[in-house]
Amino acid sequence: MSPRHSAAEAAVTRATIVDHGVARASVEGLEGLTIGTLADELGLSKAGVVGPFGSKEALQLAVLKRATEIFKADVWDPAAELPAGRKRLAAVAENWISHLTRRVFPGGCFVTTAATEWDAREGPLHDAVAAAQGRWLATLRADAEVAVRAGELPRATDPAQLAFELNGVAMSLNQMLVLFDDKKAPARARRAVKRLLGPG
Amino acid sequence: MSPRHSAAEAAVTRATIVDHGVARASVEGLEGLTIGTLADELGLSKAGVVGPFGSKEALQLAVLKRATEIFKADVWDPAAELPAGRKRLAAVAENWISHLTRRVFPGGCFVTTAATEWDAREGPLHDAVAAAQGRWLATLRADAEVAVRAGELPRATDPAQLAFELNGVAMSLNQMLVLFDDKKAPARARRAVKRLLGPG
DNA sequence: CCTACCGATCGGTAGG
DNA sequence: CCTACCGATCGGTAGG
Repeated sequence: MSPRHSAAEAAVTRATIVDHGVARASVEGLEGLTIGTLADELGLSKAGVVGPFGSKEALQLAVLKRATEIFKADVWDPAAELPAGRKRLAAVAENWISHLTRRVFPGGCFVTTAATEWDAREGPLHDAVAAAQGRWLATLRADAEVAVRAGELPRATDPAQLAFELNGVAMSLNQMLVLFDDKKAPARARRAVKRLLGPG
Repeated sequence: MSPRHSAAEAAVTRATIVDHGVARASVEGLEGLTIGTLADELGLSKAGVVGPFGSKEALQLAVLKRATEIFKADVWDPAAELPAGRKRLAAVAENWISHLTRRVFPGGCFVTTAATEWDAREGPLHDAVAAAQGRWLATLRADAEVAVRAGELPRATDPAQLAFELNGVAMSLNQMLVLFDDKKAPARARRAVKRLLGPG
């Protein structure tokens, strides 16, 4: 704890640590975060970094949670006011492509990096990453269901299949951008989305 | 070096280390490999593990190379005799889906894990991973080009676009299998491939 | 391929 | 939120 400072100051310190952790972890992975490196870069002691969280794992969970909030604010929230259905799904897909193309996280899609890092392990990090990704896929599926029921997509469309394929387009785009810096990749992603959702 | 043993024995030791490293790195990542853990699990000393390679990085590069050989033998080689074109591309896609579904690497697609781990960093590992993934995408594109020229795919098909989308299907499949153990994912992947390549 | 060892860094804690 | 410290482990080496 930090008895020499107010709760508000402590919250700022905590947020600073988390934000810096998000940027680093998107590049180095959540396991690549180290308390000592964060402390050096932020001009804090190691005790000052780990104190507000209690453990490295709790810090990693806080970093993951913040990253999902940033993603939601950038990709979902601008489209949230639209009525559910095909048009909202298309708007979300475009926001998603834009999010990845702008490299909001320096290391690319945060949840993809975290999911690939933790998918085959057990523990709280695995569970938190799986929950975050599962919620996102369910969100996509829900709008796809509405779109199919409303006749905005072919009746034979399987909403889970559509979410599966949209996710694949985003993952491939992310890899082309981060691994190869491929400038043509956003156009390819848009073309793939158009094939899945139709024009407009 | 190991002056007390023959070159053949040394090669076996080296291969044992690499094979074990492949299995571990598919779960923990290439950076998650540690010389001490490998030594314990193989009943070797740390010097015995690192000696044949000279450094951890050289060991990581050897592990990555071995993983790409296993992938090629499992996914590409069984289809290599077929004439280039749409049918071979479909056979390779089916082998790829089978490869991921059988969990040949316990942590899922090795190159995807390595690419996500190293995509935003610099150095020999980044370069080796990018080269491996680039070769694979070029292989897919080459067969797509032949297929388009032969009229086996619509003339408007962009071969690079097709490789981009096939890659996305495989990445999404890999995530569904490893993160969620989703038994429906292989069928979804096959359906997506059929939409991209046509039936048969 | 082993023993014995090196300096550096890891996550974390006691006490203020 | 800091100093000072803990045992464990990191990659790697000398010498046999």
